[in-house]
Amino acid sequence: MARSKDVSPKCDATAEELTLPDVAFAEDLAKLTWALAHPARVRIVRLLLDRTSCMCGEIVDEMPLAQSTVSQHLKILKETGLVQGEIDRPRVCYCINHQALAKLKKLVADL
Amino acid sequence: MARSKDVSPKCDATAEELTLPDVAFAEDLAKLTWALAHPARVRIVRLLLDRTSCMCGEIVDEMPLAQSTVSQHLKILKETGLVQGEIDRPRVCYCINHQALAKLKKLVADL
DNA sequence: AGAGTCTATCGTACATCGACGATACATGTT
DNA sequence: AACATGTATCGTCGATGTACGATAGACTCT
Repeated sequence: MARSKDVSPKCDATAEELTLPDVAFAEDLAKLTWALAHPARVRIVRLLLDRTSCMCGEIVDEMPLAQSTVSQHLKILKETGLVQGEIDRPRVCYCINHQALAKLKKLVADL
Repeated sequence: MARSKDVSPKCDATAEELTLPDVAFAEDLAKLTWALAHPARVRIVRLLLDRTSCMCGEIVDEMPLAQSTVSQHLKILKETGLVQGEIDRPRVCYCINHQALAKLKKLVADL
């Protein structure tokens, strides 16, 4: 307890970003770790890290999953902010959001 | 792809520990991150880190959850190896498995 | 022995995940 | 205009997660 809860008198806003309360920290970290809480999503992230960018179709080719399933996993990864999709119709070029990944790494490291 | 898959001719055993294939890496990381993929479990882990050890009852007191629910989360954390429970009947003293936590941190950092 | 304390497990109910095929949508090509 | 391509979404199904109350098990203490 009391890892920071006592130092934040709720002054204005942005306090949360400075001294993250336990609850907010937990929700943030849980959301990001949940994005990686499936082997398929971990593999997708690594794929994107290796290639720096990747078409959706290439990801599907590398995975033993249906296209719709991969698309669902990509949607989850997008919602958590870990990946971004540049639309280049009809293709979509996915890439890692390094900022979000860094945040995840920091949150885990700060455990 | 091919982050290590090509260098492991399946010589004997223990090869997995040296050059983790993508699939195994993904499953390992997914399992560990899944343990943290719920705010309640993140809070439990932080609680244990702050106190170095903790009775189950104390955890329940800190959380807005029923005792049985907390027990379930603790079971998950035990199954993934992140926490250990020393039985001191009828109480149980939970503590962090720092080795498992270090492994999680390394896997995330190596992303 | 009997009562009290602490934790785990059971049973249940609801929500969500994860997988798929089918289909819709947007764009480029013939 | 018709077609082909690449992706997202829908609908569905089974499996699993999350929550709770109730109950069982294992000690301690009186």
